[in-house]
Amino acid sequence: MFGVDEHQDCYNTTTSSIFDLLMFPSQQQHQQQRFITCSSLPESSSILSDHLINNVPVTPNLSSISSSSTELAADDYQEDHQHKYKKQLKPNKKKQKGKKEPRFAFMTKSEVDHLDDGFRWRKYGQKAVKNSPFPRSYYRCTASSCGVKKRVERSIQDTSIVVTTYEGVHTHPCPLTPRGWVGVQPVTTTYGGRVGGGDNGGRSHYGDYSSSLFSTNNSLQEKRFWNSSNSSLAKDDHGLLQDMVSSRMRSDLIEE
DNA sequence: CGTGTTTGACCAGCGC
DNA sequence: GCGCTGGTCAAACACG
Repeated sequence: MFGVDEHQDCYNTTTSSIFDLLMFPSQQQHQQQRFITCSSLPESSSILSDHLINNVPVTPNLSSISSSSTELAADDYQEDHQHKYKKQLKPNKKKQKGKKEPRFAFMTKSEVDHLDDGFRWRKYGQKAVKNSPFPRSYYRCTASSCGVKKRVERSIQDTSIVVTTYEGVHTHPCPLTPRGWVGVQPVTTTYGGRVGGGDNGGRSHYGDYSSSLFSTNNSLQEKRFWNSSNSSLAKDDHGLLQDMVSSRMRSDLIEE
């Protein structure tokens, strides 16, 4: 259990949807659909968790991994989000239980916590994770109309693995990668120790990182995994994903 | 000055 | 009901 096993929606290893969804929303309506489908699984199936951990090696180029996304649940989400984000202190800070945003997680072998995905993220919180020496950071997309969130935490089993969980979908094009970012940026991450205490229960916050637009990977060798109880992603699938990603990127370059 | 981070506090859900 | 925990807020702060 890498700490992300609770609420992620299901994804098929073969869908390749993650990258598609993240990278080419406008061109991937059908993929969006799939996404929606995933996210709209019956609430009753509370265990929607087949986590998405792809075994795709991440080259720096892949930093565009999550460019813009769909408009899908955005309506719902935005409404909900904007509601509480702006000054709704007392009443119901939390999201309605019934409303689940499309969510997926992936694990990345990386030294940096905050993997670049082409979007601008604003950190809005950080928490110590139970049974883990590493904090979990919370980010929101800085686009005003976009309520996408993501959580970043390190696996306690393999501290070289960063677990990133996206929640929601971007309702705007990627600000930095109109058609897919293929550049590389150096990392600015600093990994600090514990710097602060939290509130009750020993939950504490850490100052650990710098999130910025392109704080991606020094680690040339990031790896994405499928995490889930059956963490075995067929090799074919791995290859498929890799191919898919690389071909995507190629076509993207061409488009540029 | 605008943008993003830090961090203590608050709130709600959940399990016992 | 209570305590624990995850998620979020927002003021203060840092930085370019």
